Amino acid sequence: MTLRIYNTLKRKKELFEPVEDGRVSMYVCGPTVYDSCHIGHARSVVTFDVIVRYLKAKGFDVTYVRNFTDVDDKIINRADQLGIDPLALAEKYISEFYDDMEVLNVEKATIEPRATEHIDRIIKVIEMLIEKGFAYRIDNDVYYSVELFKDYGKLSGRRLEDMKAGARVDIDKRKRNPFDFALWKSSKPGEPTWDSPWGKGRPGWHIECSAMSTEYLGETFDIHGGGKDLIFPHHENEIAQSEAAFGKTFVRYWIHNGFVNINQEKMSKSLGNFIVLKEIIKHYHPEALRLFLLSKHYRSPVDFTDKAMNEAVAGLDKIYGLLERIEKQFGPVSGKDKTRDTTVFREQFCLAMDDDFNTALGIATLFEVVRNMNRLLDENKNSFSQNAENKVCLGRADILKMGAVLGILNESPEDYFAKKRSTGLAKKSIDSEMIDKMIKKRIKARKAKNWAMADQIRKQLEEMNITIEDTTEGTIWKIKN
RNA sequence: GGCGGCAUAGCCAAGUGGUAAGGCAGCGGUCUGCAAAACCGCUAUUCACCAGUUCGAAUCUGGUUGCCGCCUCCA
Repeated sequence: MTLRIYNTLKRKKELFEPVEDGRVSMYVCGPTVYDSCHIGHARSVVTFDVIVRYLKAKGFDVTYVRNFTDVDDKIINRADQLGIDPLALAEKYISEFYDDMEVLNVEKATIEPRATEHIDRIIKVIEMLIEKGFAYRIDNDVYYSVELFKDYGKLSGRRLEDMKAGARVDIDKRKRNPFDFALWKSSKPGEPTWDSPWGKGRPGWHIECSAMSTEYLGETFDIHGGGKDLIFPHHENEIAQSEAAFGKTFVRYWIHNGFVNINQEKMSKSLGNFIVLKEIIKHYHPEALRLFLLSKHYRSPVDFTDKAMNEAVAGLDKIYGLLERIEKQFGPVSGKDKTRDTTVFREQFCLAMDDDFNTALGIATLFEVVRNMNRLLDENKNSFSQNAENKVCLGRADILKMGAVLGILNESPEDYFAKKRSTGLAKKSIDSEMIDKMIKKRIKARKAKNWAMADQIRKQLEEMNITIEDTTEGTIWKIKN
């Protein structure tokens, strides 16, 4: 099975061939830690989480590096406003980031380096750039000279001449070219600072990624990812720095995820429509968010709306509903199930994922299996042949394998529905004991064939957003939404 | 001004040369005391529009229209 990846650098899908057989080295730009994670971060993080999970599922030995930018203008400004230490601010948001990732069921990266812990390496790379003539010093700052890097613009597909025309960049007369960017910035009093050959200062934004990625992954590595917005200037500058410093191809495959819109509007601070991850999680199950994000291709824009999220919830309910049905019939997943040869996973899901991580198509496969298993359960209501049981358990194994790559279906069906019930009740401040009482009363009424009373109780529950299901094993209730 | 993307059913969304996946919603049916859940069936002769290439196009080419993103910190 061959994996094809859309490479931003080539603007087309390419066969994926890692530098080293069986191993993948991958770097993704992590957050600048000056504020809480929003849904845009969530999309990026989930996209690359799934990519890593899939690469591992394919048997690759993956080294995944995701950094923290923990010193930067934005951090310093925010800390200034709050009157606290910039590094303490960074620390706070790093810890918040970890909390968010845990909730989102995002696996930890192999290495999670911070800029402030790699100042020596950063200085070393800057020195190399100065030595090779790509960087120049102005007072106590160091700049990169974009005109000297002949391939400048190859990732973003723009030329320096074109950009000059409509450029809205600040004119710093000291710079040789307006697009020259800072490698090292001298620090003002009170800012975080490190000693360097150019005096006290701190690294520019782009250099840390060149320094840290190559330190852990080598001077040429396989995959570099991030949001589309990073293509220019950040990733363009990373290429310029790294290829100038090391004289080698920096990255073989560039992967960029699309944006999240909110109700068809670009999410931005000026519009005030930022949605913080914590807020979403209050209303929706994290797995519903993942399912929503992954139901569209990672490169396309995706529109976050309550309607779309409710559809994702409905889909997730459907899958967990089936898992619950299977568990009631055949018990929880056994060790034997885990070693089953899951052909649908292997032949359909992986085929979809091999085509530039087409999760939307993969999810379609998942739902097909769900429907097929529900049908089998319906058809064999009374007596299950060994063959039918095998098929259903195989189907479940397929579903769970797909879920594992997508990072969903991580809970037991009981827990999933129990959690859903309790948060649903809490939202409306309803007491579950009262519901149990009403249901008991209704069961009695039904036994007495007092349908009028039974239906009235059901109607009352309906008004409380609770749905009754009279199954062969008894009456159960669910929160509608 | 420069660069790039997108347009598929009521909605969301896959599909990049071989005759339209999947989800949500809706309608009809099976099941049920009635429901719910689940399943079955129906819902795009057609993929923004026009022209072209081809035995064959949603898919390729040219043009038109509309929407969006980037070029400034941004996932």
